[in-house]
Amino acid sequence: MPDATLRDVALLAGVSPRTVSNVVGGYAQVTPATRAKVEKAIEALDYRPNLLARNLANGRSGQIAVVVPYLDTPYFSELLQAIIPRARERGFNVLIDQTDGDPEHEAELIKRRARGFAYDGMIFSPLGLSQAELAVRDPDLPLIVLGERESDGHFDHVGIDDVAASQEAVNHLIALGHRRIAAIGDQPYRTGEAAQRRTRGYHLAHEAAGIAVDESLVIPTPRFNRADGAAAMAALLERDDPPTAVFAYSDLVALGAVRAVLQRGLRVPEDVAVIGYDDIEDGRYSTPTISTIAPDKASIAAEAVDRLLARIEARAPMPGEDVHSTYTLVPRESTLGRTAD
Amino acid sequence: MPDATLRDVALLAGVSPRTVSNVVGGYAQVTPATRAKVEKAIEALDYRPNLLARNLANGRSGQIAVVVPYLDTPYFSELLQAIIPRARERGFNVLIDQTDGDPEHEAELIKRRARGFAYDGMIFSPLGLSQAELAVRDPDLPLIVLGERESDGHFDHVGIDDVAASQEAVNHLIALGHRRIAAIGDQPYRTGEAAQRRTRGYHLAHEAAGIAVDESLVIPTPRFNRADGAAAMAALLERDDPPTAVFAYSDLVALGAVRAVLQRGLRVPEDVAVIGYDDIEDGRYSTPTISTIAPDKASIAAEAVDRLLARIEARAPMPGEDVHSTYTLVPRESTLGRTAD
DNA sequence: TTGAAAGCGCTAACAG
DNA sequence: CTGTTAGCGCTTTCAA
Repeated sequence: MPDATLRDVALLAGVSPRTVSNVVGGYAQVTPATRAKVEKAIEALDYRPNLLARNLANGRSGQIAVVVPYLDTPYFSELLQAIIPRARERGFNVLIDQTDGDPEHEAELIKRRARGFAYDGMIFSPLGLSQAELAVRDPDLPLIVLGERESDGHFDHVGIDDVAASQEAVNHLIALGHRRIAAIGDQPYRTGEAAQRRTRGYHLAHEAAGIAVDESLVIPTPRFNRADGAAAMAALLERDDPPTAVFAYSDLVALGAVRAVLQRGLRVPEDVAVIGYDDIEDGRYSTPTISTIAPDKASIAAEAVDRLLARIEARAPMPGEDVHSTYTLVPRESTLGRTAD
Repeated sequence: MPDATLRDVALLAGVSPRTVSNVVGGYAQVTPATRAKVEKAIEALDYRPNLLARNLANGRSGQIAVVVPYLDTPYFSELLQAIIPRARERGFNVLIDQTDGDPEHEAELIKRRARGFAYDGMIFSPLGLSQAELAVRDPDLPLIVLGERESDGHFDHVGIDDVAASQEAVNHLIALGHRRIAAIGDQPYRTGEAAQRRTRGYHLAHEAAGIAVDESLVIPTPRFNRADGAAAMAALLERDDPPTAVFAYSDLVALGAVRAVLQRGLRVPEDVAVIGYDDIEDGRYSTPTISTIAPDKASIAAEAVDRLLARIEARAPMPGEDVHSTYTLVPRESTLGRTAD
């Protein structure tokens, strides 16, 4: 037999559909007596509300989309791990999509509600998309942007202060006595600004310490992964004047760089010190453990979800804000060396 | 102004809603002339179909749910990375949920369509749920189960032959001359069977080689992560008769174990050889790289999605099958030692 | 507090 | 090939 509907329940309980709806949705006060009748009927018919119908009537899907460049990048999967329960607590399901950092795919997702109204709002972590391209988005789509770009006033932006954090990372290396410090992960030709902000912090730290930057130590990479980190590090070690320390733009890059150093028979941090970015779990268990900048992922997730739901509730455009999340510098073995543990 | 509806388009184009529906959904043949008229109207009104309404009329959501224990476990995020594009190619969005391996949460998800009809089917990777508990599931929910359990005839199961793969892993260690081989990751009290099957393979390999198993070398762990692997390995190294090799039930466990060995100043594989399971990216870039059992994730993802969609299309119960995916043994440095690379 | 009834926007059976 | 029309199952305005 087909699933029971709200109407069936009403018939059996001898009340109107309206009343059943009230009981199920908690939309209004119901006498305990009628409530009991209705609940008995629901039980008897094994009634389960049809979300599709409810959504249509409400004009809401009860879902939010979260779009990241790569799902299997630990930083993003750890962030998702925090976002999902937060959204569910508030009664929203999470749709996930990955773009592979493809600007076209990214633009498509925010432009025209590519998937129709399957989601009520979006948390979006762009990679390839420039600020300008972001502007093409559907103005009716409640949007939270993650990462290091600034809000254009129409969406909220949540992220840590990347320039300051990068500067702090490089300061850490300088404080340890390093003067030839490489930066791995620059992306001068990418429209995305994440990498460029880290490079900025790198320069600021040098300036503040009165150290001249050797621009040839700023190494671009196509992505932020282990392979790129390893390749860049290998190239640096080929040089006559290799750096004594490296600021890697992600922990994955750092792990790759460490791998390249060790593979050459050199030591970390004695020969080359390495600091990363993101504080992913891998970096806490690798050998050596990776010093890093640790964004507060839990608060980023909470802030992003809460702000998005507020926008959805409002059902109207709201002015966008830039929210700076907190972060901490976590020194570990890859810069400090093997300590007592 | 509110969004244009299909009716608005029909009015403007001077045709019936039926015709517009045909054009948009490609449900029937339409004269090029009328099609052009309709498309012009769509353009003029910036019409976008409302998926909520379409879903209600169709009785389908166009979404599938994928449920995994942990999103930030590389094995699962790598699998999801493969599942999402496959589903999207076929016109389905993917809803993701994580259970933290909590049996109650897992049971809830498959039992009563906890989320209503937000998804048309589910790919489910259970951890805490026993075969018996799996039986409580909603019989109307098209279901694909991932992992090492067997189908009860009502759902498809997709996964590699865990016993055989484990046996092969241990054989690899035996072939290298090891006789005292530990197993890290047993979960004798867990209702899930994944761990137990690996232990079974471990025993079979010993039997086949005529080696007696020292049961005290089979170490249970609460989860399959780095911390557990490190703790178990540390305990093994405390013993008077430590093993010369370890079969870790996941690459994360292996990475943790390696970390514990190196931290004690010992070497991998010279003092302790380690083989893992899952072939996650981390294991390809760690020092040393991790020998492992590599399930064919792409084919697991493809098989799971295709079978699920077939079940959804059928709109009726289908007999369940066990599908064995392929896997390969990948020897790396953690068992072979540093080779020329 | 509860009933009656009108949609939400789309699909599809049934003509024509 | 296209128009008419009746739902899909729920929410909600308006009355009672």
